[in-house]
Amino acid sequence: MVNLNQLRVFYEAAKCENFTLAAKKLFITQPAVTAQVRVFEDQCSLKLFKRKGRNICLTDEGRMLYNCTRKIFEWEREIENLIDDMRDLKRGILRLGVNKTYARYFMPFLITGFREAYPHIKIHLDEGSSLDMIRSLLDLRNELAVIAKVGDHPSVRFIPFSQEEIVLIVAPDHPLASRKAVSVEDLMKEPIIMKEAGSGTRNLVNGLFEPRDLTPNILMETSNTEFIKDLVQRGDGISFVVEEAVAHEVEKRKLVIVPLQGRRILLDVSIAYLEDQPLSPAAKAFLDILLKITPKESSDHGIRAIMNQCLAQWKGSHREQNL
Amino acid sequence: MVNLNQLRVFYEAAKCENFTLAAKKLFITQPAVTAQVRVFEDQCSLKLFKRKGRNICLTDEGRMLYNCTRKIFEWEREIENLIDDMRDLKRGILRLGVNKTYARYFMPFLITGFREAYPHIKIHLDEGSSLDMIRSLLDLRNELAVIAKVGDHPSVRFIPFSQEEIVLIVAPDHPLASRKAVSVEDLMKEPIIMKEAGSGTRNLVNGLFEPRDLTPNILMETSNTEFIKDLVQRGDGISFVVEEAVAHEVEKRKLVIVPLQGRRILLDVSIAYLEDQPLSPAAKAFLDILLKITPKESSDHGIRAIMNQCLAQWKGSHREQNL
DNA sequence: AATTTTTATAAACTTTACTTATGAATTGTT
DNA sequence: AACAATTCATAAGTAAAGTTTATAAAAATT
Repeated sequence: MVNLNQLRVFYEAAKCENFTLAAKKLFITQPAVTAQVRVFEDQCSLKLFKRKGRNICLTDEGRMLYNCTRKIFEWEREIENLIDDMRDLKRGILRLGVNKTYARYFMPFLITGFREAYPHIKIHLDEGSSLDMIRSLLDLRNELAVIAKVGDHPSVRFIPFSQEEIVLIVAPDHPLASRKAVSVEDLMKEPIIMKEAGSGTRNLVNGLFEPRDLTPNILMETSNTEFIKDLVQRGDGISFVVEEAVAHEVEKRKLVIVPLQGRRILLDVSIAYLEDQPLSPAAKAFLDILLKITPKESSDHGIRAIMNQCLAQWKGSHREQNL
Repeated sequence: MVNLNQLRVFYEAAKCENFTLAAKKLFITQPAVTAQVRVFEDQCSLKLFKRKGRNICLTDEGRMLYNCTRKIFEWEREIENLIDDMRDLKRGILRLGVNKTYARYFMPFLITGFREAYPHIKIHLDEGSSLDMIRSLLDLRNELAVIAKVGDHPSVRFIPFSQEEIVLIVAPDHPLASRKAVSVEDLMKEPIIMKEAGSGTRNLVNGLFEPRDLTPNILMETSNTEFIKDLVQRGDGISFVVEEAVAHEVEKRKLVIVPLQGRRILLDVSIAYLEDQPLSPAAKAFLDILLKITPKESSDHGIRAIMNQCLAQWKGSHREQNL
């Protein structure tokens, strides 16, 4: 095992072929160089320098060693660059877990801002149910998650981010489509297409039936919102989804939202991360961005409101950058 | 500037993903590993490890750094090998200066033994006059020289190696060819082909004329013994050369040696090296071989005797090696 | 010959790295 | 579920390594 401190002194001395100059470059005094080189030579049992008048020069052994040693310090430069880049967020990875609805409809928007600010950070976007994503945090597969808050967990910190409205959707020609409002009991005979267990939406919808000891007629369970929308459109059943996810279809009259009697279902979307685990620079940066755009007043703003609010801000900050 | 000691601890810890094991491999205690990693992380301003239960694992940053760091320690292995090889004479350079006659006629023989013992050492054989070779020692271009002793030099150590007889050669049909012996005065009318100034032979031949205030009739000066032999053979002149260099031609009666009246000219061949400059392992090894074959009694053995004496020894030592 | 430059040496000091002892958290075992 | 074993963390003291200051010696320059 080579003493790399001695090797560095040798390297610099060999490069300069002058101990005094090498000392200056290493920010130490000349006797320190002499001493380190001597100890190094002793440990190698090799003469590496020979005196030439009042100067020194490399022996054949010293020269061969120097040529090899240079590689080490070339790689040291690489390492220094890497460290600087990682610290300055010019290199790194952001491991983000999001539930599928968010991934599909809002993540592109949320990530745009991050990518603009830190274009060199690789983003690993992991999709799954809210429960899956919490598990991924605990397994250290992801550092941050943007998910529905499904029950507390001791070591996971949840920060409320937005509230999404869950709406009942039916086909335009469905008997319920024209109703001003429906009760939970009205839905018992309807075949329902459910989001998968573990998802925030499913949790809330379950909460609709359970208190009344009702068991909904579940036609199918899936995590794929696109698939749900298709089935409902074809009249195979009704479903509950995040409003924002069907905004387009509702506008085009392909799906109809039927209000629930007397209540709205709000999905609390939170930012989640491990309390005790320190965040990487990339995760910290992304969290900062999310916190900055989190609405201050706890009104029932959904992501659409946040998006609109941000679009102006983005433009502003974008200008600043170009100044 | 990265602290390479800390980097080594990080590297080993990252490789093991276990501080306790890394400590064992580094022959230090576990708290030392913890401490070094902590200091290193602080200096990078980066978290490199995350705790996972009672174990640790790398963060993304740590992993990126580890991948880069490995290169450094791969090169460290190279360096260790190089140092070992150089120490064990498996790699290295022998820089040897010899005068031309020696280079041409005896060096192949002297070097064979060395090459057998140290087949991986590169040999730089530098030819020139004895004076040139001494200069090459002082300039540190060569470490050892096998040359005629031409005057003392304060910092050069001369070790007598052999004595070569310098003989007067003439063409077989030359008037002097049949003489039992000739005096120096007999040579004054003959055109003489001289070895170049600075050579040991030239020095001795000069010493033949100078005490008597005679100026020889120099037809030509050259350092090339082959050329001298050709010219003498063709009857263009006479010359003085090392006996061994014309042994072949004399045997074939192409040249004739004419004894000098009352005296023999002996060229002291010495091994020379700088007194104060330490020798490289390769030079030391070669010197050892030369000293071993140097005749103990100061008789006038030439290189031929040494060669013959060695041939038996070589065979013996060669056997030993194969045992 | 005097001055400057450069490496070498020695002693004192400073910093760094390491050890010992112990604690806290977690996992596996009885 | 209690206990033992494993692993990292922390703190205080110690040892080793590296560095500085001061000075000498050798060689080159003026």
